[in-house]
Order: sequence, then C-alpha cells, then structure tokens
Amino acid sequence: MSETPFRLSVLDIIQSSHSAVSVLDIEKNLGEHNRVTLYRTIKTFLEQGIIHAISIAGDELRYAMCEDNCGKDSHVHNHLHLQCLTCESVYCVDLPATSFVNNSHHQVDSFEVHARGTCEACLN
Amino acid sequence: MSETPFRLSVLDIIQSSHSAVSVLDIEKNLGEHNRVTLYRTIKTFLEQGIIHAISIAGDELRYAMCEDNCGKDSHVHNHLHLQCLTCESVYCVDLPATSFVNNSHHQVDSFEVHARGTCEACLN
DNA sequence: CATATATTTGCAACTGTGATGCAAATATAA
DNA sequence: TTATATTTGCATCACAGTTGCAAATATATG
Ligand SMILES: [Mn+2]
Ligand SMILES: [Mn+2]
Ligand SMILES: [Zn+2]
Ligand SMILES: [Zn+2]
Repeated sequence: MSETPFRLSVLDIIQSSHSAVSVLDIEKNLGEHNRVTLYRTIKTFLEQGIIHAISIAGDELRYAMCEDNCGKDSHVHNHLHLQCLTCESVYCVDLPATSFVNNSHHQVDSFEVHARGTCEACLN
Repeated sequence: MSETPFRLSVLDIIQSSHSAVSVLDIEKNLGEHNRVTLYRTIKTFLEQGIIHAISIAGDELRYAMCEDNCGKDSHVHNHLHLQCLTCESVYCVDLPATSFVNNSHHQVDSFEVHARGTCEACLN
C-alpha cells in the first residue's frame, strides 16, 4: 500500500476529527477530488485495519481510526459507539469493564450491542 | 394503519423467522409482489414500533420483531445482536444484567455497543 | 540514474437500494 | 351505500457504491 498524497490527506481528515466521520464529512474537507478514489481509499483503509466503520441504522456509515493493535488481520475494538442525541455526533469511547456503558463523562440513555461469535445452533 | 393482506404476509415472514431477516429474505418468501410496497411496509412497521432494524457494517440491513412494549413512540431494546461467525445469522438475545455479553447458549468473540445518549460536550 | 514492474488514479458506465408523484384500487367510517 | 382516508402499482428518479480499463504515478532493480 503506497502512501500517496491523496491517501495522506484522507487519513489526516479522519485522524483530526474528534468524532466519527461520514464520506460527506471527508468530502467537505477535501479539495477537488474523485469520488471513486475516495471510496477505494476508504476500502483500503478498512482492509488494512487503519480505520473501522460504524454502522447505525437509519444513519450514514461513519469511520473512525482503529486502535494501534489493529492491522490487516486483527480488528477488534470492543468499545462504545456513543451517538449523542443532541449533536448527533458519534464517538468511540473506551469501555473499562467496571463501568459498563456509563461513565462520568457521558450519559447513556439506550444502547444495543453488536456481537460476533457463534450461535447456539452452530455450537452444536 | 390498515391490516392489509400484503402487510400481514410480510409480518408473518418476519415473525416466523428465528433470526433477523433482510429485504431479500422477505422477498424470497413473498410471492409476486411490488418492491416499492415492501419498502413502504417496512418503513411503516419501523415507525409503528412493530419491527426494529439491525445495522451491521458491511452487511445488509436486517429486521426483527420488536418487544411487546415497543410502540409508535417508545422503541427501546437494549439487547444483544449476535451475528454468528459460522452461519452469518443475526439473532436478538436478551441481556440479563448479570451475564453481560456471554451466556450459556452462545459464545461471543467480539462485540461493540451502539449507544444513544448525551456526549461530554453536550452535557456542559 | 534509468528502466521495468506494480500500484493507484480518473473516467465512463453500471448496479442496487430506496424514495417520490400520481392515479387506481382498496379499506374504513358515516 | 356512499364518502373519505389509506394503500398499492407504476413510472421515474436520486444516490451510494462498484467495475473495467487505460493513463499516471510510485516502487523496485540493475
Ligand atoms: Mn469505534
Ligand atoms: Mn434486536
Ligand atoms: Zn453531543
Ligand atoms: Zn450460527
């Protein structure tokens, strides 16, 4: 994977946002560009474990930086994706096992958990 | 909202599936039908709190029945959406506070939490 | 450095999902 | 039964994202 100027500017936009960004958010911060290249860049970043996608029903896909330990193969986050009911922003929040979804910083009203694993049927 | 034959058959398909269904899953079980009507039916069911959408990044949207306490206004689930790594099915699983993501039935390898609430910035 | 090879980019065209306006059909209310 | 409200089908559109291919750019090798 080459570190081209285009890729570096996309990466910079994602990195410098404090909340998860949509394709449109990225485009607003890019100069003139080719949309196809952007989609391909995002796909590459996802495959390389550089960014992860955050999918919230009825809302655009958003992207955020991965943890340092993410790579081409391992891609585990296990953290909270908090969408603010006021500003609609989506943040990644670390999940210390002790405080499950709430901590002193934010306030959680409702949540759902997306898990990957093996279902009852497939365990047998 | 009228209980038309078309709506009843869509509802029956969703209800009788033990895992969450995609639009394509529904279509495969419907006879000849109009695609627009199906999309409008799904939208109506979502608005009425009859079904809820499950959005998993890189995967089609799926739908599953809501809890009895869901309605036009309240739409809270707070349960686990488990996607099986083997069969790819997505199940809704109740979350007794004690066992957080694991229980004796399924095995969770990784998860993420989608939460709605108020972020640090907006709380101040 | 020069050249060969691999990767990325831009363009054009396409696909699939879902939305919209409107008229006909159907359901509910009076 | 008739009037009113809701739903459906059809045609058309909007938009996100994909694909094939050729030109441009980056990396590797001598
Ligand atoms: Mn995250
Ligand atoms: Mn569910
Ligand atoms: Zn906020
Ligand atoms: Zn399974």
